Amino acid sequence: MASMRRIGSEDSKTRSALLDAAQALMLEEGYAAVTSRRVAARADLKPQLVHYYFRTMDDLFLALFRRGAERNLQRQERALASPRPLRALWAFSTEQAGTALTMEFTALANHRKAIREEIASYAERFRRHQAEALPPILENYGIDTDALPPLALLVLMTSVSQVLILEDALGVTAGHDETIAVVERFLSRYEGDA
Amino acid sequence: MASMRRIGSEDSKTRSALLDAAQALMLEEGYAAVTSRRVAARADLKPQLVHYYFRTMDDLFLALFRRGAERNLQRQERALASPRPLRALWAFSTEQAGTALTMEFTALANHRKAIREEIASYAERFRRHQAEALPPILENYGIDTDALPPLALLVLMTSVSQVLILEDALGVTAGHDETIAVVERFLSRYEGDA
DNA sequence: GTCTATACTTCGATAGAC
DNA sequence: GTCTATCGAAGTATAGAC
Repeated sequence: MASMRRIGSEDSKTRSALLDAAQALMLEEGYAAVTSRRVAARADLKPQLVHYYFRTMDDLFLALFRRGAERNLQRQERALASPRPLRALWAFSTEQAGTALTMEFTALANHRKAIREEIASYAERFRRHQAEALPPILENYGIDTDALPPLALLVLMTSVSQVLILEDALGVTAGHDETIAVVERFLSRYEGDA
Repeated sequence: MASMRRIGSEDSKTRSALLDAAQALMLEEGYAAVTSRRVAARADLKPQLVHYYFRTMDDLFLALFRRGAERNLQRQERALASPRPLRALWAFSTEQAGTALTMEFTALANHRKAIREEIASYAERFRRHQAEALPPILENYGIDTDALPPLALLVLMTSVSQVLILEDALGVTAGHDETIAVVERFLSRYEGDA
């Protein structure tokens, strides 16, 4: 027995504006700032519209996450297929906005079950995707995949980029230059200078 | 002119109970669940006591953060002074509870300025501390600190441990075993098997 | 198909009695 | 050191008018 409540269409311009507002708020002030009232105010709309288009706040978060996830998967595919895939992956994962949003969703997932499941399934899909494309690339570079398995390299790269971005946002930068230099040296060894 | 409002003493048992309750809530449901009413309910006390002891919620968060930070600094000092400092650091940074709390505070910092400043200054202190203790250790092991500067090693280790813990909490584990194996091999090389 | 009016809950914080 | 009483602001969500 589904609810009789009506819901706004997916291609509504108002709906997109609400998602844009929610994303901006999340980046600037964290997920807790994403409330129906504040999202609406940011988009110059009435708070009730949020519930018309998304019913609950969880639905809004899910819609926002999916919109970004789709784009990320496509961009990653392009990165892996590019002439210098390791550099492309590194550039992609050190982008401020995307990673900051991901971190915010991860924090949110800690206490919203519906969101946690969605993020987990996306993350597995994301990594499996990488895991399939990377082995031939590393072998082609002559990297010893026993000493450094493709998945380990991925976890290392994404870990470092995420923490660097996170700390940057806080204003903590000690050790960053040294770490980036180590990564750069590794990348240059196989794919030439930046 | 400071307010005339009274404030509870720092060594009060009630005050500690409130901090314990706040910490538990933060770990279980995220910082957004840490409200004066819920903290009090969890500690079986009246909500107004929160304001008596901490005045504002920001003050409560700061007190909670400082309590943990002090303990962390002391534990890190012991780890660095132990016979196998790298292993001790790794064990320390892969502990679930501490890292989860840190993540939650980092997310919180996004929209509470007072907290962001406190966390940033603590993080810098924490890393400077490590930066002073580590160089002689690495040189003693014969590690080439040009190829791998001490601070870079620290950023690498803490990045990996944080992301592993974070993903574990989400239920994402692809690549974790491979990554841990790489770290273990590195640690074993200089400080023997676990 | 789109928005308004409105109900109800929870929040942080204070004043003042005990 | 703790409790009663209470404010105003902000939160989610639904019913129904246009």
